[in-house]
Amino acid sequence: MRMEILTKGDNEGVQKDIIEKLRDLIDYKNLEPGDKLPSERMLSEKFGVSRSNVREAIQKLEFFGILKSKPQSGTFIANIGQIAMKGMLEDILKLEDPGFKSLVETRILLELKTVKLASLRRTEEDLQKIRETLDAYKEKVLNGKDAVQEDLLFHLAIAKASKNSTMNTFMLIITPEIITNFEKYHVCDSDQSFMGIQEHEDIFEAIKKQDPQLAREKMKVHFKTLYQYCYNT
Amino acid sequence: MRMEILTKGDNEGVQKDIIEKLRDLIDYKNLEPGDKLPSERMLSEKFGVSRSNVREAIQKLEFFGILKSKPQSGTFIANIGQIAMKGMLEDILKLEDPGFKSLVETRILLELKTVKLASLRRTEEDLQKIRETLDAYKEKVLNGKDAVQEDLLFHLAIAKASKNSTMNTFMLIITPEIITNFEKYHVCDSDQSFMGIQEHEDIFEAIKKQDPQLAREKMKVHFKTLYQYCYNT
DNA sequence: GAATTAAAATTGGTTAACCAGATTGGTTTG
DNA sequence: CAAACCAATCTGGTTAACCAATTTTAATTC
Repeated sequence: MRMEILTKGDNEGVQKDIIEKLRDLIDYKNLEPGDKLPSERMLSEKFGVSRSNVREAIQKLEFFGILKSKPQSGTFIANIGQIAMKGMLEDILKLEDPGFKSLVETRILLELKTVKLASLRRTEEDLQKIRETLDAYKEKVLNGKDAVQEDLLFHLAIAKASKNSTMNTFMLIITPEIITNFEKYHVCDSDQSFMGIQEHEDIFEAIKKQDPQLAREKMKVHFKTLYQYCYNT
Repeated sequence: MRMEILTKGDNEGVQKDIIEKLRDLIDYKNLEPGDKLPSERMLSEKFGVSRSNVREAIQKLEFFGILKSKPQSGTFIANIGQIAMKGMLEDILKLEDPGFKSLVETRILLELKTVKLASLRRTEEDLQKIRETLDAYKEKVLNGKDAVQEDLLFHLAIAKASKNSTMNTFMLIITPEIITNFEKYHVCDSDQSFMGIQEHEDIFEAIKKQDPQLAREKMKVHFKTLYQYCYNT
């Protein structure tokens, strides 16, 4: 499931229907956090869908922290408060698919932070890993080859060095969609990559020097070039 | 599944084992993006696990955009390039559970951005929704009640008004864990909430005036109070 | 009548059989 | 020889039966 599963689900709306019915049930029965939901069997019968579909919907709500399944016991509403739970349910149902702009905006935000954190927190091992991805990138570019993947691995290595697991996870979630869109819109073709080498080197040097402000500046420059290439063609 | 599923999986490591085996298989068979994976049945037999476990592992990798299942056809490696795919697989296997610090850091980063975007992009309807959550928050606080949930719904309403679906999704993902940790560490108990009212009002006014810089400043003030309360007790 | 224990029912998880649509290979047909 | 066709096969998805752990209920004991 790509990111779309957060909105569409596997079956193009079936999950959404089930979540809506679950919300109605919670409202109708006035279920509160900590309460037990009816069993999967009862829900599948009540909603007229398969038990697997019910399970998938429950898993999705578990992912968002609203439900919690206990083996051989039942599915419970998480202890996040009734109002928060209901508000979040509504928000989840209204989630839209992220467009390219949304992804790029978020990526830039995340990376301007991860590069600062990486400057402060990177170990020597992190630094070496980043260096390796940078060398792989350089080799590809100097041989005139496409290096979009190596580019992104460099950025992911920085995210990992930031020591912030949440941001690292989020970067991993959006990266494949970024790649897909880059290839779709032919961003990052060969010629601008030569500039990219120096930009990457600058970022690496700033992280090595443990200068967060400089690192952020260099990352900003890097994204500016990307942006220009992206929107001026 | 809470956020931990991104690292642990449902069965505390079974999924991780399967993903490692999938990685080895991809290496061994030298599978490239676009190639078809062996069928779920074959994989479950080859790995000595149930087909459901294989399906869950595949779903997880679909979520991260590395695989793509086509009904009645097969599971394929996404077109994100072989190097990116392999690098991401390694990163996913190494993901750690996010601690409280990681969550708060990410939340602040996201919200300082969403509040700026909301200032620029909010419709009248968005504004009204934000107002409603603020009023609900005020009422609770003025009655001396706990208002953590209403607080967070206010922030989620801003995220929604930012019109950035990715950031909105990420906010929804981290919110339940934030709530859980807040209650765990007794952050945000009643007395500081009175300050919170004015801070929320200030943020609301900035969004209403469509002044992104002011909105960001007021949000920063809001988080500073939170931080102080959080770490000085 | 209260505490203890055992058995019956209920639960999420697992397994295996089944389904409809897609794929494939060989055959037929022009 | 190529294109069209069809049936056998393979696919992810679905369904239903099954499992072991848990929870509830009822019986037993003091």
